[in-house]
Amino acid sequence: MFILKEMHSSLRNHIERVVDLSDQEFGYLLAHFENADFGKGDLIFQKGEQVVRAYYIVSGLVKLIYHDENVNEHIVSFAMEDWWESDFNAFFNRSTANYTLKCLEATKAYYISIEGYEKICKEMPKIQPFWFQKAIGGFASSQRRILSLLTNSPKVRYEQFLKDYPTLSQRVSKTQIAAYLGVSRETLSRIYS
Amino acid sequence: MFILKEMHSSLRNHIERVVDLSDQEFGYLLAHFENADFGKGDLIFQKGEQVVRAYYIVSGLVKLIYHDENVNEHIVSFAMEDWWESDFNAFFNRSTANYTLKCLEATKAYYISIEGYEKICKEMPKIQPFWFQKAIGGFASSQRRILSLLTNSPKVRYEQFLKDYPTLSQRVSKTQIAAYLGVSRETLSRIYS
DNA sequence: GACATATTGTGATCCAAATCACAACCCAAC
DNA sequence: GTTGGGTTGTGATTTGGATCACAATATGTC
Repeated sequence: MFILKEMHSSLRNHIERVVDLSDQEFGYLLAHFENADFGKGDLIFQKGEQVVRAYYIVSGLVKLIYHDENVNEHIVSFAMEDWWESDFNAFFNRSTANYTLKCLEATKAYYISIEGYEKICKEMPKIQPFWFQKAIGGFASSQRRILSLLTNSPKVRYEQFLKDYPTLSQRVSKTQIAAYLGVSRETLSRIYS
Repeated sequence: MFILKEMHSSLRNHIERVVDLSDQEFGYLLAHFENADFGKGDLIFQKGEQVVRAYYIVSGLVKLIYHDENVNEHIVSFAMEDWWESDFNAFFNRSTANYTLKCLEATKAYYISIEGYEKICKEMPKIQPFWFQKAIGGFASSQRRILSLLTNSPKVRYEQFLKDYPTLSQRVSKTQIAAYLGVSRETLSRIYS
């Protein structure tokens, strides 16, 4: 089990990869976070709900999913240790979720409210580049995924996935990976057998 | 033709959709931009080059493209009036381009250097939410495009494209639209005939 | 105007991936 | 243990879209 001190240092290291923080500064930031515990299968938020929190995953694994009109499930993204997750568009624009966030494993996370986010940005502007970096990183990796969908065969996409996310690929079922790659479960199975 | 005054008000209106500016503040910002003129077919930058500028399109139309190993061209994005374009990942991380930026029409643009960007962020922090909004918007629309690729048939993707970008779809060739949607030119043609 | 170059439509063929269908698991819960 | 849900492999069949091929228009451009 994770003790609070370990959770703190996880978040602190994460932020300090972009901006340096004094103990005092980190303490100030931390005061704006709360932590939450979810069980496997829990829904953190659902499509249509107001998205008021952004989550930093300390341990565990979640998926952000979209259901089309035929109720097929498509995976927008996975998030595990040291990743942020939310419906960021809804979060930053204070609107309702287009997606659903669901736990694939029991998950511990920090979260911040949109008010908390705005407060720390105002009171401690040096944090802003951190969020900006995250946004740019997310944008760039989405563009890479678009290109992968446009250019690569399912086989190549799968190999790239294994290479890019070696740990993740051990922890999620093939069915989930198929939903992420945009292939049917069956073709994915045939790719490597 | 565009006179400078019109170009100014275009950029100013664009920024003021996110943050309000006094005449003085806008003047300060403007001093960090330069403008450039490109002809149809010009390459603004190419894969492998250092990306030192981000462009705000005042008039015209450009495409950001990726060439796979078989030299097939895939379209990362289009950009026309009132849009920003660059290889943003390369720009903000001061690295080299993964993509090539090419003009589909004669294009007038403002551009800012990465140094200019960092200077105005430091000297005028109130501009930061503007960039952040752009980044979030780009991220969200990439996620939507990923989902469209995962869930929709070429026909639906095309209809969505016409609906989302009515002006753009009049100005780009079907071949280009096909490369953006990830379908062959021929199937796209058959979709609506 | 005339020549060269892109852009589109359309037919014919082929193939990769979806879909349907079922059996063999692996575990987690009672 | 056993019951039941989720996960995988694999076969048979179908199909949507790619690919190849060529003709008909545009669109320049000298």
